[in-house]
Amino acid sequence: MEHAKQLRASSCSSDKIQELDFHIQMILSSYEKSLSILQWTGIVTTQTPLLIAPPLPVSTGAPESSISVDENPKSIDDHQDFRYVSKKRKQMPTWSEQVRVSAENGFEGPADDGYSWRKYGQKDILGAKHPRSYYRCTYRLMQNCWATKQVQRSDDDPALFDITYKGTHTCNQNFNCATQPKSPEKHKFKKQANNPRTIQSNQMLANLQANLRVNTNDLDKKEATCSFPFSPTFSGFADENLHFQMSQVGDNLVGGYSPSFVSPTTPESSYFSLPSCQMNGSRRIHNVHHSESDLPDLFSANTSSTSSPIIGLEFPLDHVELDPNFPFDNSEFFR
DNA sequence: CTGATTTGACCGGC
DNA sequence: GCCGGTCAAATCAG
Repeated sequence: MEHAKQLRASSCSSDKIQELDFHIQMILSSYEKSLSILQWTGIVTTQTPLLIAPPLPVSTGAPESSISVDENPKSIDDHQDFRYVSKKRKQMPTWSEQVRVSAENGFEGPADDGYSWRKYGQKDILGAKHPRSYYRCTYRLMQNCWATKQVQRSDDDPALFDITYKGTHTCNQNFNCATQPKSPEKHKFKKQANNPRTIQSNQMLANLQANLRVNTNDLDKKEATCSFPFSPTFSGFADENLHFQMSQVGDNLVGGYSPSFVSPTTPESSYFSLPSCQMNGSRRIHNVHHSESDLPDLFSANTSSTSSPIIGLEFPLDHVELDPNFPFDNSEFFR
């Protein structure tokens, strides 16, 4: 709408052609994203996934359960039937991490992973010394984000926490951040603003904004190139208070999968996912599994917008404010 | 007063 | 019937 308004306000002088073209492209891109969201909320496509990788957090507002491919897809109304949602949640992508916390820091639990969680239950687990805590996204109701996690202290090592994530965040953690109080969990551990990973992610975005330029100097000689500031190694992601280990899951490196990898405050930034990146200093992630039917639809949906002209780099990116919601949803962009 | 946590009850899968 | 996961009323905290 914003771009449409600007388009309407723009004059049609020849020097405005580029600006008009830019707004038109943005509008078209918005249409495509809207169509993608509609697909995710009930209409299933059967396109082949481009990547074997975790689902990318997106701000669709659609519950995770609707993303998964179902043999008999239900209508959107099914979200109102919680029991059915609960069933389908079994199909949510699930992965777990082991987080070690240094006792000298006085932390009573695993560090902030950048997301806002709300505890909704605790349960004594048979055979486990410590109870398991259940968390769901703070923005479940506001943004219909169905990500959950379970935290359980290890029996053998009290400083070790097993964290199981179910579902990916569809929320924008920046949403209403000015008025949204932080959860006590954050108060216990570390303010999100001071989270090194958050800072680094923001720096990465800043770097990207600073360095992501289209080299058009010798456009006639070669294809436009795009300088990319990311180092393939994200050792800086490890919180100094935490000792993370990285493992490989199956045949696929899972860098870019963990929510600790993506910008905590900007889930969309995972759109910059690097299919082959490595994380030397991140958490141990294991048991990555999700319903096999989840990914095809997800990626087909996500890549359905790859034809968006917005990535055509036909306009100067310098003029684009690269905020976390910038629709950089092109997995092929960084190939 | 508002939002988060606690905790017993409830539900569904096995 | 057991057990894990979730709900929701009561309680806590800022």
